[in-house]
Amino acid sequence: MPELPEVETVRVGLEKLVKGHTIISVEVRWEAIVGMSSAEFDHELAGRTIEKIERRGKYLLFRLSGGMTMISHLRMEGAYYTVPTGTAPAKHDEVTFHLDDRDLFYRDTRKFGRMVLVPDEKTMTIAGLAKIGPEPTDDTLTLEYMVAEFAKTKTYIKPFLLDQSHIAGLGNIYVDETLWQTKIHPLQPANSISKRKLGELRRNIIDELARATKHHGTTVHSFTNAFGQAGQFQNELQVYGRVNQPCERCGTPLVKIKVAQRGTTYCPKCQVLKPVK
DNA sequence: CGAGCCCCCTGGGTGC
DNA sequence: TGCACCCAGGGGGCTC
Repeated sequence: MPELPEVETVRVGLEKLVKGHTIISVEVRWEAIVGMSSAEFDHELAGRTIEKIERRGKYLLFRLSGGMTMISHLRMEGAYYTVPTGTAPAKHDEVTFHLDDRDLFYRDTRKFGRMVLVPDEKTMTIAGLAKIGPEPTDDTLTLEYMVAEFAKTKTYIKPFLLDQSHIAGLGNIYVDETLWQTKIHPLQPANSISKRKLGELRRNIIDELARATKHHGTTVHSFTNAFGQAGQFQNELQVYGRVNQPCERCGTPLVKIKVAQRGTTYCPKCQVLKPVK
């Protein structure tokens, strides 16, 4: 599932392949993805040039000529890839962007992904982006912010970190990984974590996402970046997908539970629930 | 207003 | 072999 490192990998690939190219026409075969008819979507986009592709959290921002932005969220399995002009779409290729020199396909097996068109200046007003938290980098995610933000609620740390309004870009995989690294139990209330521990968590989140991005992200299930460059970070994961396997720190078999409807893998010995004062 | 739950989807895996 | 069922899960939107 694309989280920040995977989306960034897609962004870099798109910049190489479609930046500077013009959209001739568009066909949509599953209209819920774009929220309008195929004809309307085509009408809005035909003739515009893709000036650059930016990213905020897990959102891709296609900056188009004429002051329009196409916001694209891949959700679970969305993927972009380019093919020679006129290539027939396969079963789950739901959107075709006919560009001036090739076609850009959007594939989405489970049809969860969404594309939204807005004037550039309205980009940060759409649901999801309006309340998005800081990017997990040294400059943008400060310890002072984390201390204040985490103190606001006793929500379990796991769903707290999955909520993009607190910190942008984390998903199920990297939350499990960074909680394991920091030795925090997934059910620990956010406001019960010490400043020292938050400092460690911050360091691990920033470093883990940077490291995963460097490896072109994690390839699980059907996700690939579709640019002939599958991510390699799945080989680096220490808890996700490793239920019943020994903890790499202490050897205890990893346990899997449900937290807020999400599969959650952790080490019952390293990640102990601390009493709340 | 925050927390919890449902829903959107399909393919892969499992049990009978 | 086939069928019914469950699970994977980001995030919008709903209810309480």
